[in-house]
Amino acid sequence: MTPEKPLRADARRNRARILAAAEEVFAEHGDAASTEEVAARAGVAIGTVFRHFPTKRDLLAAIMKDLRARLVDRAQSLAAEGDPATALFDYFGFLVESSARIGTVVSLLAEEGTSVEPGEQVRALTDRFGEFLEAARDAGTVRPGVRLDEVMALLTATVHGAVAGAWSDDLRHRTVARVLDALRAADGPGTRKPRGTESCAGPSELG
Amino acid sequence: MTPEKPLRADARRNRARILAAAEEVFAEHGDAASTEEVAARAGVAIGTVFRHFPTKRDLLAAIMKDLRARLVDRAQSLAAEGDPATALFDYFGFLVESSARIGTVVSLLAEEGTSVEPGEQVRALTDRFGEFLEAARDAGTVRPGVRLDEVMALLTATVHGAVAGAWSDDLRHRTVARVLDALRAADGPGTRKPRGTESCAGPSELG
DNA sequence: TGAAATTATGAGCCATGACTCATCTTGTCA
DNA sequence: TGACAAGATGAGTCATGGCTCATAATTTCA
Repeated sequence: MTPEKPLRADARRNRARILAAAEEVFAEHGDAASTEEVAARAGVAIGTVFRHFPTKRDLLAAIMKDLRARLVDRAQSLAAEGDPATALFDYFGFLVESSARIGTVVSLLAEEGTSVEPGEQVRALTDRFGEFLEAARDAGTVRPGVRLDEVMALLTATVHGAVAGAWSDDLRHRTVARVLDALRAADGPGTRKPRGTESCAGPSELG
Repeated sequence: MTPEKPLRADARRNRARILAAAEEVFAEHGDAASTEEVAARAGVAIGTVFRHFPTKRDLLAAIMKDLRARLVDRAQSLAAEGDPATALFDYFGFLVESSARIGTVVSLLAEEGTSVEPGEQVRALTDRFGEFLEAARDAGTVRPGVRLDEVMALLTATVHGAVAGAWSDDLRHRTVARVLDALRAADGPGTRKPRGTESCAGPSELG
């Protein structure tokens, strides 16, 4: 799978610079970013960019792969260390926050027809959510009847909304809280009463 | 405000054709659509398009104005004829459905920095939602504490999600239902029990 | 019906941006 | 250290797409 001969020192350095620059530039301008600007910001000639990534699509694919790897990593550590009852909600929130920081690129994260095919990494991400969802079901922290595709759809929506709309931090937090309320059991995490009390409609006052 | 001399017959006809074609083409390709394709689909030369709309931006602005006018109209009729207690939810659903049908254009509906400034029409839309929200509060159908900016944020998110993700009709309906659950009071519209029963966490099974 | 004005046409102009290639530079390794 | 291969460079090619303008076609109205 990786029988690639080691790169020369400068090549390795340049490749890293290009990836870093590309992540910035694509975050700012999305798909519309120009390869030339990536080269400029990396302090490299255009030809160098194309030597490492034969196509703009390839470059995009590379940074998306990195990005997704980082997101999946976080899921791992949440699965290992976090509270299974709240992992679903924690991870959801984490992804939205990351997206807001990363910007326009995310609009390509889950897309199908466009530039980059999601492939196995997105499947991995979905699988993780599946596990978190099951754990949350066991803990009774999600509403009964919530399906995985709904969770993913809500995630897609929130992420896109956060990127497209220019929400303040505060509004973003409140919106995520609302969305999670839609998933959360009435006495789940975020509301105080232990169980079976009358207050099942109160606002969850986060943010 | 409208002291414009009447257009020649063919000019009026062409203008209409161009608008119709543009709506189609932009719905398919979004901002990336080319003026040439619009012209072709309208059965008109490129020059004609540019005579009517000096800039691609202008063309986009024109169809967005039409679009928004239609959406606001619907709000009017809901305000006039619909049930004030559910108008908020009905209108929310209507907008998402329209967007899904209209496609990529909507990604520009609420955007600020980009191509078209929203202007007063978006304000009108927000105002409508404000009224619906108040009515729903009076009727006790929304959770206490729900703010207008949250409603608009959830709307933006859902619309963008519906356009970006390739959701099935079914998934879209379920997702909208979930989002509305986040806004709905526990015994609001969509759940059956009249009031004060123990079942405040059941899925609202729409779709 | 026959000017005169309005509108339509579409071959180009120009800017942008993805991508190539002949040439020069630099890392590597004996 | 010297020679060779891997890599870097950037001017140039090509395609696309917004937009113009000289010319031709229509509409209008007296």
